[in-house]
Amino acid sequence: MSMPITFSEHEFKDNVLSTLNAIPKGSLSTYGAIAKAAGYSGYARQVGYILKNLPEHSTIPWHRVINAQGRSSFSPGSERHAAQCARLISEGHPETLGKAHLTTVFWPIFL
DNA sequence: CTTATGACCCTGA
DNA sequence: GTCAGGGCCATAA
Repeated sequence: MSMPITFSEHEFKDNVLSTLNAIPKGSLSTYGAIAKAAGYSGYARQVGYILKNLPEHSTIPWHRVINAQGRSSFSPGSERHAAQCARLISEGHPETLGKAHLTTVFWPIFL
């Protein structure tokens, strides 16, 4: 039921960013889920590409996006990894996330 | 055109 | 639970 998606770079970026902005505080999502919710199933890597290139003063809640394994995609010990963990903790998440926790605060909702 | 790279994901061992 | 392999797809060189 799936076929190659045709879209403009601008449109893709717009939809992904608005989807990211919709993640409620206290919730978490994954790269693949964001891509799918924005209408681009299978484009997890491109969501990562967009997040990587966010402007310095962006208001996008990038820290609420983790990988499907329930962990930060940054290298443990790196500065960005620490920053993301700190933000998540300040929003009420446990230090050790993991898949189990992810399913309880996941966005969008499972069906 | 071909290769390499990456804030990914799924499956199986 | 962890780890490797293959699949994935846009960008950069």
